[in-house]
Amino acid sequence: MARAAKPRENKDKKARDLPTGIALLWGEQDQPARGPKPRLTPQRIAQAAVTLADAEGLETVSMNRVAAEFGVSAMALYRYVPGKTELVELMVEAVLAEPPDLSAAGSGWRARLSAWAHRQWAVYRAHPWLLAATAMRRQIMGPHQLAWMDAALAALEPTGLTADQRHQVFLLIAGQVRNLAQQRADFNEDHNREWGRLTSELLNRHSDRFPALTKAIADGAFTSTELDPLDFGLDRILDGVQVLIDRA
Amino acid sequence: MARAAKPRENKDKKARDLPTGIALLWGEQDQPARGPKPRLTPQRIAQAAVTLADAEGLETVSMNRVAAEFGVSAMALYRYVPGKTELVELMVEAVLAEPPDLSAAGSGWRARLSAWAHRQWAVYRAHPWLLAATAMRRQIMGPHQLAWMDAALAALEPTGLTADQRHQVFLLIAGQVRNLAQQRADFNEDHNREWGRLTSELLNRHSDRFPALTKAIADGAFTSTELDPLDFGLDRILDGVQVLIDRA
DNA sequence: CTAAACTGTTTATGCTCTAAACAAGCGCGT
DNA sequence: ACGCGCTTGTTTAGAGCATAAACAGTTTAG
Repeated sequence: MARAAKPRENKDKKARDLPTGIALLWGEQDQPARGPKPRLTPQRIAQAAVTLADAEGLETVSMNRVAAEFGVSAMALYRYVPGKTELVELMVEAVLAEPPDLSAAGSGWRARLSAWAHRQWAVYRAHPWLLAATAMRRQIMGPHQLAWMDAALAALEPTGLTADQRHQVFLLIAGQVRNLAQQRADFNEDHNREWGRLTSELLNRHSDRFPALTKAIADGAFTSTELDPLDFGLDRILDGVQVLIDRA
Repeated sequence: MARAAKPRENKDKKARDLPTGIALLWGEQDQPARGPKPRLTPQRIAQAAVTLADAEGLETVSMNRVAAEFGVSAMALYRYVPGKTELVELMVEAVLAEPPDLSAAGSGWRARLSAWAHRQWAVYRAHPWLLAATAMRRQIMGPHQLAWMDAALAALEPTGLTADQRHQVFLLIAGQVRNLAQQRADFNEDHNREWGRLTSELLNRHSDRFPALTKAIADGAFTSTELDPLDFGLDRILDGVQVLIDRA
């Protein structure tokens, strides 16, 4: 019952603090006049956390560790950030920076969406922890996230699709990039090799249970580097969208 | 330095235990003869954890909490499961159960893949924590996971696509289901409404910064229930795959 | 019947986030 | 000019987490 009470209180707290988090994200914080000059800002904290996550992974980003980066105690950070959730949200915002300018990518909706996906993919590659960071429940979106979304939706406007369809297509493209990041997240070279070795050993012993998989592997489905995963998926999806547009 | 040493040791340990985890997943455990009869099995533990996660979310699945379900101490579980990572892996396996029989779904590759996606989606809906569980680095795949994969690949065999292409299409479909789960994970009714309210308020104040987004929302992109998200994305992808097949 | 193997418990370590109480810095209003 | 009070940063503390290590108790093989 104490167990039940604690989370409830926590959730309520979080709901109350949501505007605080938004104010942070949108930079609508009014600075105080009375006290000592603050040594930090939410942005500087987020930036340090980003650098740390880039170098050593998101799991090493703890309040303690980030605070140590500034030579202050962990609790000092709570003067600038309501909690870790919000800090991560700020990290995401920091990394998304300004939205891409897609006008240079050509004039067609397809070229622009493709460019959008490639830029987003570049962000994921530069900051692999972004996947885990956005996987936590993320209720609010910062201006940079919305700007990215806006850029993609803008590219879709000349297609003649309905607003609903444009939205769904956006989700589809964003999802494709995200999935690629997901697939790549776990895969470093050594580890991948080890996984392949174990899996193929298991498959040898159970090949009758997984005929299609066994066949696909025998034909080199997992080792080939012919297809670029991002473009392959993207091309399928965009082809599918093209079909939808033509049909209307 | 102590900090650096600990994780290293941890990683090595995990690498050594990987075969243990595999043995667990594949049920290749030989039971002991000498000691007292074990009161639990890895499967029963995983099942209890699944029930718990279904009811109260993955975050409440702690060794302590699961152990309490059996009236034993937390450490008792470690006699059956190497660690929490492996427990989660077992939970995933448990929930994936037997692979779907797609032969009832019709004979075409498209109908079968669609059926596959819908069944997988049903699993995600029944066990929302599955998303978070498979988001952690998941190096090994259990027989049930491979069976699902095999079913999808089998559906793709009559298409005449290369093994590499079949693999990529599989990833595309699986990703689409996963993304949908991701989108839905955070969204409960109240929460969604609150998010919409705040976002539209922000957009009102910054509508010039996000013209395409503002327009899309005005046209009801986020409130309409016309399109079924799963089928919309699926149809686009499958249309795109059809184009690829036709071209070959 | 003894010894080995196995199960489950207790104890302890180190990590996490964050609440609460406190000391010290700084400027506004009087 | 000066003190009140807001603000910052620290220390202390608590609740939870995974899990290592040492130990007690149970069962069966030799």
